[in-house]
Amino acid sequence: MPRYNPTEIEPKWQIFWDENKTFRAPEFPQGDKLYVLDMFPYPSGDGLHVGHPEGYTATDIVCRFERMRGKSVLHPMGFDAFGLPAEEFAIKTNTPPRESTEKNIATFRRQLKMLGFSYDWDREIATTDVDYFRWTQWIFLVLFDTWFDDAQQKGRPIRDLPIPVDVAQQGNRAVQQYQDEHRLAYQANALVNWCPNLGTVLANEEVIDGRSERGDHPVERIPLKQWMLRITAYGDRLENDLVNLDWSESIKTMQREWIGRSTGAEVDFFVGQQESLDSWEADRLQKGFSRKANDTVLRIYTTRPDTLFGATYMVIAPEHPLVDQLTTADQKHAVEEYRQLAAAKSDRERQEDREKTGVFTGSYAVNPINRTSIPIWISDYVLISYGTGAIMAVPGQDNRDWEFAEVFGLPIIRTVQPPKDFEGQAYTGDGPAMNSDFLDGLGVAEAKAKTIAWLADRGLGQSKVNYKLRDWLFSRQRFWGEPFPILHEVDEQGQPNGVIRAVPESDLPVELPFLEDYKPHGRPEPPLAKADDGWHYPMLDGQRYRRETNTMPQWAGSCWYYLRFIDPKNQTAFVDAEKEQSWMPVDLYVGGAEHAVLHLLYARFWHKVLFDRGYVTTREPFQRLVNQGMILGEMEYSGFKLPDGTWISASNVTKNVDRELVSKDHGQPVKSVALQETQVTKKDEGFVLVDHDHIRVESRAFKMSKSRGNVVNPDDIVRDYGADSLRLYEMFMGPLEATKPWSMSGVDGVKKFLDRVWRIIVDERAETLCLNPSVVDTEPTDVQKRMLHKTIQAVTNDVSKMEFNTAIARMMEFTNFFTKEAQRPKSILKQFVLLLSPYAPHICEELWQLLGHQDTLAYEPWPEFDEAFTREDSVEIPIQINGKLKAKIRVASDLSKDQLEKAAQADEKIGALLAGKEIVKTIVVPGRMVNFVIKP
RNA sequence: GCGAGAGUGGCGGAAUUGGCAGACGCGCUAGAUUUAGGAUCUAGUGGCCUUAGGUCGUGCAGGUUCGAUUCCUGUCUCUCGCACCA
Repeated sequence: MPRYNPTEIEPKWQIFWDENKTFRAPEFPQGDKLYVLDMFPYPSGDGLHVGHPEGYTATDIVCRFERMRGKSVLHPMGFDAFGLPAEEFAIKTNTPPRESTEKNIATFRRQLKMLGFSYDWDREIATTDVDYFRWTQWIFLVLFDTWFDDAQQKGRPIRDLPIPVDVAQQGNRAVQQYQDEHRLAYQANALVNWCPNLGTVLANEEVIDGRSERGDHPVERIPLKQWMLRITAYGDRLENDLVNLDWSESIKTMQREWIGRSTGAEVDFFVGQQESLDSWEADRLQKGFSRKANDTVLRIYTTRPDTLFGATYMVIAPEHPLVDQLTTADQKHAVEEYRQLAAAKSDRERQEDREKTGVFTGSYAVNPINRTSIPIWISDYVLISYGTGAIMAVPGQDNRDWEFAEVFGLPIIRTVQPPKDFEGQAYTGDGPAMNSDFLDGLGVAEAKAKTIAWLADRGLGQSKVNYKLRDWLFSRQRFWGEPFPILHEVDEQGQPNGVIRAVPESDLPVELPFLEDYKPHGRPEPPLAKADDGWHYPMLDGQRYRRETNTMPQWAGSCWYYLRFIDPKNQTAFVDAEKEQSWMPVDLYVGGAEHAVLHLLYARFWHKVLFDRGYVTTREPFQRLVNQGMILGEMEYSGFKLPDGTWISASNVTKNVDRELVSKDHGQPVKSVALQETQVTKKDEGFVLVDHDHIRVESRAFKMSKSRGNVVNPDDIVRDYGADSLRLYEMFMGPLEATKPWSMSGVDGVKKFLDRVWRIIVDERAETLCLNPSVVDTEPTDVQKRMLHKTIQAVTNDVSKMEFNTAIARMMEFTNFFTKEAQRPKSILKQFVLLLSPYAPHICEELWQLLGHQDTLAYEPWPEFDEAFTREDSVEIPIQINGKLKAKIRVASDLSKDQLEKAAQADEKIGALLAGKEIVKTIVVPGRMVNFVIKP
């Protein structure tokens, strides 16, 4: 079998690596450590997607490369197996989730092994392993046991939480309640995103445009008591610590925007009885700004306290607690109607409907800065979940307020002087203050500071930081997740009395109960509530409890898996402290950009809590992050036809509101027709039909999807081309971070490259596997040596920069060169096999063996290049006249400036062109080029 | 609308302290070899002009420079993210 046959050699080496535990990582690093992590996959029922091996191959190349350079490499893999996708698949296939999950994991494991990744499989974990989620529950208890000390900006044990005297006086129960309110894991009755189709609530981050990110189902807002994690407490640190991370700016920006820190002020507007205004002001002057707003004030948040003189009305959200109190009898009907309308609107409808609507409450608030009385309105453009759910409206300096004011004819006062040529409506830029009494003339920044100081002096306001980031809704009403290690104390009747406690550490894990029926039923009671009483109502210390029946969201397990990989079998701790210290942080983390906010923010948050509590030693978990780009389906050409069968140009096709294709001019329905490459041709800037060259067609690649039928299955590629070809192709397609279309003929191309590599070493015509007769034990020629050293140099540089596509191109050049060489020195080929091995490990192990080695090449030293050998003795120099290329000369590469200029002038053609002309200037860059500037 | 990134042959892409545009691969053309080949090897392959040669050419329009894919200004298109966050 002298032909290159991946189906034979690939399994052979996979078994070899497995049996010899070639890629087992040491318990502790020896010498320099490198922790390289892939985002572990959700083992869905569809198996591996070609997108997975993209990032996985990239990290595998880095790992194999660094091992050969002597680093201790930790490169683990596992499965994120809890959560909706796994559970939905279980329901669809009517199997218990654990069973279907294990089956899916087996498929994924087989597929990953088939691709020859150098994982330490002894460290494999699944988030669904009881032995794993035991520690997920343990970390939850750490969160439960922690409060955030604002002064120290640090999470601390709950026992250290200072209890205010008035609370302490009310007894134990009150103290406990006070503590519960301050824990990082707490229960809250809040408006949540309830998705009836999925049968669970969702985090804000999981809702896109009012629909579930997974499955695209409608989401409603209903009030429910839910577990929340106080991620907002860490907002500043999550933002500030981004600075020192080697992440792309775009991901950092996305996180910053998601956190959405803004600075401004909280201001209280008096809404009590007019006659008590004086006494209220006197009280505030004496006692200062109150910790909580009572019902005599409307507390607002603004980022523009400088515009306070321009506040002409107030707006509160329809869900604001003071709505009833502020609504006068006259307005009651209208307000009630508006509230119901707003409540009935889904988030999606609210977002689509941007026309400002609202209702006057009938009452007025007093502007603290000038005692003006201004009307209070209700509108859904103010969100209850941000700030205080109430705003002061300053139409002169805010576009939204301007629009509202125009609709309802409310007054507009400019308090910032717009520039002379300003033609817009609200002016939001900088400028001198006007109509603002003691602020007049000040710039925005100064005016802000002065206003805040003025308010603070009188106890009417204070500076305040707000975040778009909301606390993390952490409970789900599904079966397939980690149970909460929480117990609710119950009374004689079995009803919870509001007292909660943690399951003792020694009683962990809390396992999932067996349930006959675990399917969601469209109501918010979790399925775990159907468990038998033995699970549901445990006794502890003589007290009867009801177990928490919510489960944790899918993100929980992935928040800390990188720590467990360091010490996956530890039975006494989530990770051994010493091991954690020697392997952390993750040096390189590669995964899809779809996790830019959710997973990466959540994991960072947990990590910081563990850091504060002394369980980990690094501030951040992932030092360097690289996002692989998406792989699209093959390029497709589409033409468009009207109902009567006539073609129309792609430029004349658009989508209507229902997302259907219609013609731009008459709105007729349009059908998209898939075209063959032979039916289209290039014309001007795009493609047209061959038969009708005035009809433009669309050419683009689409995201792979089952419905489009353009999904590429890695199993098929490995069967037809081999794993090495798949790996190589995915790296050769283009830059790792770019979005790029799949091309089957491209896979064919890299397969041919491997065929050539095989043939320069193996004798294809022999009966048995033996070296090609041209492979000889001779001293390489200078040219051959230069080829090798230049290749080593280029490949080494490229892999450090993770520019794998160009590294492969260089190795192709090497192969093309040696295909033509009649004598191929063995020493050179050995070095080349080592260079290629991180990319195509199976074929290289096979060739390495054939070249006379017994053991794996995985720990062979990485080839070194000698700068001296990479230099060419002669070089081709372009000669320009007035910047236009006129001739090329070949000269010694070390020619001096003067010599090069003389050589250029000596060239026959250049001499002729320069004859009789006046040379104004000559630019000579030794080793690069010569340019003569002459008078025309 | 706001923010980020990207526009280079028929296609994927290469080239940056500014210095030969199109490396490498696909596709295509021709030749060799083969019973045959969708195998292999060799050569060619940006457009236009009639060849030698010339000329244009990195989304578009300008600018800086001896020289611009690279720097600057404006503009268009696409992709991604955010989207009433006061």
